[in-house]
Parts: sequence; C-alpha cells; structure tokens
Amino acid sequence: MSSNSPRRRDVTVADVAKAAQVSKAQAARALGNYGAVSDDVRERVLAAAEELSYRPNELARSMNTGKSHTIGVVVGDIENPHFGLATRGITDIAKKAGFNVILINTDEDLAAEVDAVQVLLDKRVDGFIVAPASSLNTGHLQRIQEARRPLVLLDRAAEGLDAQALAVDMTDMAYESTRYLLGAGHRRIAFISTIKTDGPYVDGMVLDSSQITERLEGMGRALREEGLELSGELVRLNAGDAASIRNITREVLLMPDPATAVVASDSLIALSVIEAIQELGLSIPDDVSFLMYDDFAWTRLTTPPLTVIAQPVYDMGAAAANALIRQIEGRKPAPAPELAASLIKRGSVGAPRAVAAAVPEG
Amino acid sequence: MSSNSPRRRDVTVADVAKAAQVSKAQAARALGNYGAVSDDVRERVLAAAEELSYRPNELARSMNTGKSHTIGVVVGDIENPHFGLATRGITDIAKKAGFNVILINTDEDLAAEVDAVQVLLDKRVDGFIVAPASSLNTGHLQRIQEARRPLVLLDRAAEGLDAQALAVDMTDMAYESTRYLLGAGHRRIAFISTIKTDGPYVDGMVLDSSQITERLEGMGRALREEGLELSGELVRLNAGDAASIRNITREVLLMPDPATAVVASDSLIALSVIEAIQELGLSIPDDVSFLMYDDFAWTRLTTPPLTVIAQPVYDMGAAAANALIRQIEGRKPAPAPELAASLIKRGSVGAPRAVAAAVPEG
DNA sequence: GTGAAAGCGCTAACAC
DNA sequence: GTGTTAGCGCTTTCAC
Repeated sequence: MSSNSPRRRDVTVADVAKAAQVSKAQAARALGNYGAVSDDVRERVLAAAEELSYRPNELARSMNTGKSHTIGVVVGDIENPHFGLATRGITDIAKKAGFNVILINTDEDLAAEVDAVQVLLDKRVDGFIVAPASSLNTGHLQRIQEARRPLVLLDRAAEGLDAQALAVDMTDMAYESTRYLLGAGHRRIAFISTIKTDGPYVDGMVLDSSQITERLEGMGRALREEGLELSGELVRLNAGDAASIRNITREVLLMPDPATAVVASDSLIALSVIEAIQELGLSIPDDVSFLMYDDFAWTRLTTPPLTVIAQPVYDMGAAAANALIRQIEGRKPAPAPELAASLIKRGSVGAPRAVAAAVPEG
Repeated sequence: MSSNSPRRRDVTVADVAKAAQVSKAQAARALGNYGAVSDDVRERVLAAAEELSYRPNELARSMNTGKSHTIGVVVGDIENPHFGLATRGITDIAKKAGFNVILINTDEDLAAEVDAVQVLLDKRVDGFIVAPASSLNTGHLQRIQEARRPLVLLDRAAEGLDAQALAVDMTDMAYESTRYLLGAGHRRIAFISTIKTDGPYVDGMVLDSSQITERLEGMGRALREEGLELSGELVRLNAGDAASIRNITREVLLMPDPATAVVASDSLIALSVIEAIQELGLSIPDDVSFLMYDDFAWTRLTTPPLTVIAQPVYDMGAAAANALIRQIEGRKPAPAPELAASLIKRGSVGAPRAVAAAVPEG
C-alpha cells in the first residue's frame, strides 16, 4: 500500500535508506547509480524509493557535484521570431543532452544583460549562451570566463573575449545582395536598423553590433566598387519603435534624391517599413524595391512576395547549444559549422523607376 | 588591492567572515541582509565581500530556504509566435518580481510534458506555468499540486485540477465570428486545426484541447441557429505539417460542395492554408473567404489584409505570471483579468461566389 | 560492498 | 548584536 497521506517534508535518501534497511550511503549510491552496490541492495533501495515515491532533490545534488545541468540563455527579445527560432534550436539540443534552459530576456538593454549574467552566475549554471547586446562592452562576459564557466556567443560576435561565436557571417552576403541591387540599377539604397547609436551614421563609424558592422561592410564594399558610398542620409540607425521606423521610411523615400531601394535589417523593421511604403501609396517593386534580412513564411504571402536574405537561424541556435555542451563536458570543440546566408530572389526587387526601361532585372 | 589570482574554489561567507573578522553568522546576516547586524559589522563585511568579490551561491541559499526564485514554464512550441509572445509576457513580469524562468518546450507531446514537469519538480522550482498539451490527461499536473507547488495554466484549461487557467475564452468570439461568416452568406465553413485526434471529427466528439472545444462550441451554436451543423467533412483536425495542411485545404476547396470560407486555427496553419489557396489559383475573398485566429503584424501586409480574431496573448502570459507569483508569495489571488478576443475585420472575408450579388457584406 | 562521517555554502535556531 | 551549533539533502572520502 502506498502511503498517500500528504506529508510536509519531502522524502529523502535517509528515508529510503531506513525503509530499505541499508546505510544512507548505500541508498544514495543505488539511487544516483554511482559507486559499488550489490544487486540485492540496489533492488531493495529502488523498491523502497518507488514505494515512498522518492524523488531526488536536484538542488542538493547540484550543490555537491557543482553541476546543475542547466544552461543560461540570454537574448535580446524572445518575441522576435529570429530569437524564437534560435531558442527552439537551443532547447531542442539541450533537452536531447539532458540540459535545461534558463531563459532571460534583456530587451537589448546592456544593463539588463549584465544583470542577467550575474543572476545566472549566482545560480551556478553550467554554461552560457548569450546574444550580446553590445559587441564592445563585454566586461560582464569576461567575468563569465574568469569564473571558468563555458560561454558561447549567439548571433553576434564580441570583442575582448576568447569565445566561440555562432553567427552567420554576413559580410559576403551583404556584399552580394548589394551588388544585386546595384545590378538592378539602384544607386540610392537605404538601410534601416534598430541598432542604437549616439548620433547619425557617418562612414567608418564604430558600431556596437558585429552583425550591423558586417552588413554595412559588405554593403559599403559593393557601393564603393561603383563609386558610391555609405552615408548617414541613407544608412538609418536607431529605428526603435514602429513610429520611428515609419518616419525614417518616409524620410528616405520623400527626400529630394530619394532612395529607390530599401533594405530592412530584420523582420520586425520590415513590417513597419512595408506598411509605411503602402501608406505612401507606393508600390513594390515598381516605385521602390525592398529587401529584408531573415526569411519567414509570411514573406512569401505578400504581394509581391519578398526578396530576402535567409539565415539558418534554427541551426545557429542548435550549433550554439552543441558547442556549449561540448565545452561543458570537456570534449574537444567541434569544427565550426557552416552557417551560410543566402539571397532568395522573389518579387520585391525591380529596376528603379528612372532606369526601368534601360536595365533588365538581374 | 584586489586579489586577481585565479583560484579554484569560489569565495564563501566563511572567507568573507574571516576577512572581516566576524563570525560566519554575522557575515551571512550582513550579506543576506536579514537578522540583526550592527552598522560597523555590516560595513566591514560588505567591504570584505567587495574586496574578495564574493558572490552568494544561490543554490546553497535555495537549499535551506526552500525557495529557488525560479518558475518553470512548459509550452508546446516556443517557435510559434503565439507562445513567443506569451513567454515574453511571462518573463517580463517574472523579472520584475525577481523570478527567473526555466523554459521547456514539449512540441505538444504529452510524454515530453510529463517529463518536463518531473524535471522541474526535481529542480524544486517555486511554481509552474504550463500550457497543457492535453486538457484531459492531467495526472502529471495533479502531481504538481500534490507536491504543494503553485500551478497556473496558460492558454488552455485542463480537467481534474483546481488550478487557475489564464486563457482567452473563445466560445463567444467563435460564435460571433461564425455569425459574421454566415451573415456574409457562407453556408460551407471549414475549420482547420493541428489538434491530434484518433479519427476524423464527428459532432459532439470529446476533444483533448479546451481551446478547440470552445471554438467548435461557439461555431456549432451559430451554425445550428441557421439549421446547419458541424461535420467531419469541414471540421478538419490533425493538420500536422505544411504538407498535410495543404492537402486538407485542397480537399475542402475542391470537394463537390466545397467550402466557401475557411477558418485557420492559428497563424502557422494560416500560412500553409493561404499558400494552398494561392496555389489553386483562387483569390481571397472573391473565390474563398478566409479567417484566422491570432493577429500578427504580417496579417496586415497580405493582399488583401486578413480578417482575424485577435487575442491578448502578451497579456495572457503576463497575467499567468502575475497569478502564479501571487500564489507563490501566498497573497490572495487577484481577480481574473479580462482576456477578451476581438474580431478584426479586414479584407479577407467577402460573400461567397454563388450569392455574391444577393448578400451585402457585413 | 558497505557504512560512518565529513563536507558542499548557506540559513536558522539557540544561547549569551 | 553576536557567535556557536545544527541542519538542508545530497555526494564523497575513508576505513573496514
């Protein structure tokens, strides 16, 4: 008969040991299956455990093993499908390896990230996966390493750190896609990103995000090959909320020498940019061409379907989890996986109005 | 001078106590600020802690307080924006209250959910928020309550449990929206959902999901008022992956007496349904009307913009976290918040072809 | 194989 | 206010 009388205290190894008439040590060994235990003892202990519906206290276990089987994941915004998908990649791999995930959202706020790292450090997680809000300000990440805890970067790189970064290298793809736009005849290409800076963009400016740095680098290279360059007029950062994205879109599209193509740095920005374009009564791609980073299912449903730069986001998350877990388990680091972006040409890029007749689409 | 020599062992209260020349107890009191400590002692302890860069071991702390300041969140699919947004609501509130979140993804698999609950129970989380994969099979959830741990349900209700469920009551909205469709002249309305069942739908069938049950209840009521009824022909469950959703869509649209309107049970289904419709060369809403649950930004960007049933998903997550935390802290439960859905009429519902001329759009 | 006893780092009585 | 002494529930020496 199982004792279903609701008790206050949890049943512990001591209880099981008593019931099985063995020492606490033997019970613990059988339960945690380590050390040497005779079949007879193991059976009795397991039976007693079952009978008492014993459950190990993982907290206590973690305390003396030093392993919590938990990894800390720190991202900017779980609501953003980009991170939602990456997180899915992480949790899938983690679960398979027997690790749990503590997820902290920082809203891309550095102070919140510093805090998150501290909390996780105090909680003694076995390792960290963080998508750093800043690629420059990394003291808190260094502290992770000083505490000798494995750390892997997600989605962006960071300086002053000897940590593996699982991110898609965007420089080449940014270059390619800009060439594609140039090839279609565009000379005025706007780039809109949420990244926060102190002032408007100026060429060569040092940015806080490796992702944006790479994109502008590739874009700049392609531009310069055509005798053009990046300017604060068309490279528009600090596009925070929907309203500011809308304003920026209007500005670049209504200025004297307006942009004929606009590139949205992520799917959230894209949504507001497209709305603003529609609101202006402009049509894609006849009046303005559009290109965005990240490929989500809905981009195929718009009219026209959108041309996008696809990134293997799920794989990136999975790779990060894999890399981290290898590190935690002290295995040799795996070779960095291919995390390549690709340009998916659908219908949102065309020739600019002025040269529409002259230049055939790529 | 701070000792930067990298040591193996973490610095503990004992170390701080020694450095501050006080007892371990006093150091602990000052550090954890509880009990009575003189200003002098407090200062010395804090200074020593700073000097040694002491950090509390939350694991140890949790062990004797019994509180981990961590809540377990179990959802079906974090990659689904619906849960992504709800999770954001949860983490925002949790963080504000000083709680961390361990997130487990079950892929809507009951066995995985049972497992997740056990793991979280063993980890001694302070409370649970779970979006139950099954509204019927709830033994594992009962075990949470037997262990005297707070539990709050998210997004769907569950039987055999005395737990607060933070979910949008869809019955009325399902009724209203069906009436809207009926009012537009539709008599053949398809409903497509991923929910798994043993066989095809038959009227009055007991379903495993309270959400779908409510929706069909509201829909059925409206239908019956017009002398119609729910049938397995048009209520299509088990729409698992993109391919099966596509097939189902084709079936209901190509059958002898085809559906003139289709309702998608969530945004993921919606994407595949719309693609299938486009693939058939049909136009929305001229050839077929479309309605979906959940309002995401992209639904405004399609041509035409989609008519949707919006749910306050973020608020639902936030409310769940709030309710749980109140329970954890032993405060009296807050009054259940309003979590109302609303029908947002955009352009995807029109009159069916046959009666297009006769019935004006609602 | 087994058991007694000593930790892990902290909080919580309990005396003084 | 302060220090001493027990724990929390487990793992881990270390003898036997």
